[in-house]
Amino acid sequence: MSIMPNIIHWFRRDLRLADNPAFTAASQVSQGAVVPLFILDDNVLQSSRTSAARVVFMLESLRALDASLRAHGSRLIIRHGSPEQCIAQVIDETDAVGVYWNRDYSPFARQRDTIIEKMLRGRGVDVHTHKDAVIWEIDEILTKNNTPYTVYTPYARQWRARVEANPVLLAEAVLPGLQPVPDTLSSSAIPLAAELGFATQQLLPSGGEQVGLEQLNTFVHAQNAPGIHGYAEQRNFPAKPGTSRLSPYLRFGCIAPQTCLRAAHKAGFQQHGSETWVGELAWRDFYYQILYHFPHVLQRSFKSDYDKIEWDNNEVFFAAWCEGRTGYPIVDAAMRQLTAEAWMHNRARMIVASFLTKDLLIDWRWGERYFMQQLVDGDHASNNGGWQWAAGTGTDAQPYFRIFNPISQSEKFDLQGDYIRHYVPELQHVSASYIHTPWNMSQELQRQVGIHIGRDYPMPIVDHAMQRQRALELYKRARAE
DNA sequence: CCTGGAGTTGTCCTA
DNA sequence: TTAGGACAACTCCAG
Repeated sequence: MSIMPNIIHWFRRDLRLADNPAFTAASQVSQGAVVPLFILDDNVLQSSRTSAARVVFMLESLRALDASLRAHGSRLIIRHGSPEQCIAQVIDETDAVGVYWNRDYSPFARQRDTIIEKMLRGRGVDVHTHKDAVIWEIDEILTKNNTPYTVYTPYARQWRARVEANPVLLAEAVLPGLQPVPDTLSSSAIPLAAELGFATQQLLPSGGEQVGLEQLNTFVHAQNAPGIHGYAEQRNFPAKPGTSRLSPYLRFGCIAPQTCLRAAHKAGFQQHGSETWVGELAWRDFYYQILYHFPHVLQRSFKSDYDKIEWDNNEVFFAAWCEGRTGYPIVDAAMRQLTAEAWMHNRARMIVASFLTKDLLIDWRWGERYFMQQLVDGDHASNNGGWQWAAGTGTDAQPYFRIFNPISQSEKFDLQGDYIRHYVPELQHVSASYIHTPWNMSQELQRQVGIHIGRDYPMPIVDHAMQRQRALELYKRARAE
């Protein structure tokens, strides 16, 4: 037992040292050691919405975090079990007088944290929580009537105004030195994903703070890629490296949104690309506050009218969508990218979400769940927001008649078909003129390019024009009821 | 309380 | 070939 009072920092979705408000505060306040604690929670690991990719990425990020802590003379303490019991044990073992963490806004996390906070206060242990995962928190951006915004544009105006009025936000946090945790304190080894029952062959990004920061740096100072300055123009083309690819790092807090904002500020907020990219940070915050204030969105439509849509929910079609065999090349390319990389380009996410809901007439919640089970960056708030937007059931709903045409989208955003050919090798030799609609090739042409549509690659499983009409009717009926 | 402008990322038909 | 209007009406939000 140490003599000086120890403090626990509970790492959750903030797997980094830099710009970590709760960890920095704990380090500054503590007169003893800061005990860096991470808990492997079976409730999370065994959820039906967990993806193997996220587990792999998270474990890698934990290894990186442990290495960084060791470089500072400390180490990461890992426990496996219920957070409540694990924290209580570590307090017993360290005589800790306080616990620090960064806030998490999902319903599950809030419930968990409330219970733990009560338990700690009951034991006379101080609890300090900090804002970290967002730029502006739940109650910081409200309308004139003190109600949460439910439309993005006015929200974003307010969000930006506050960023410009509060340059302090952009100051870099300085991490003080760390005292070693007591030698006697035990820690589980960071397991391999396989030991937790997760396996994947996917090509995943490397986890960790250092990789995340390097990637941010590359994006902001891009030489051979569009980077932040080309973001506005390039981000919609899935074959191009036009996006930052930072989503998994933000998801696990390997980098902080504050760090991103500072980088964008250095690149110049007035720059079009930078401005557009910062808007994506505002979208993150927007959907976190939507989920916080309207937690029912995880179960139902934001707009209750649309709970009445009578979906087809055809399971054969759903399987074809998941596996990338719908016969629409852009949809199949995107779904196969998801399978191969546990990640999908944002434009492609919109296209496949529109296709699932408006062409296959399948409940958006099926797609939402599948995305969570696959994505390396899967986040309840953003994923739900994106799906409800695409389905037209959510905040800022697009007009219900605005239905993506998978062929037009393909021609517009993958004109040469490079994205399609990369993920759908059957179509390798199909020219740009037929890559979006390979079923239009004559038998003769199919022979020439070595493919038989209907055998080597499916015919379209639905007719877009027909399904579009049906979707319009279904939505109209739900509204009328 | 009323008023008016506006609403992430589209598509299709017609002239 | 291309440009423009229709596609609905509703709710949100600020003044």
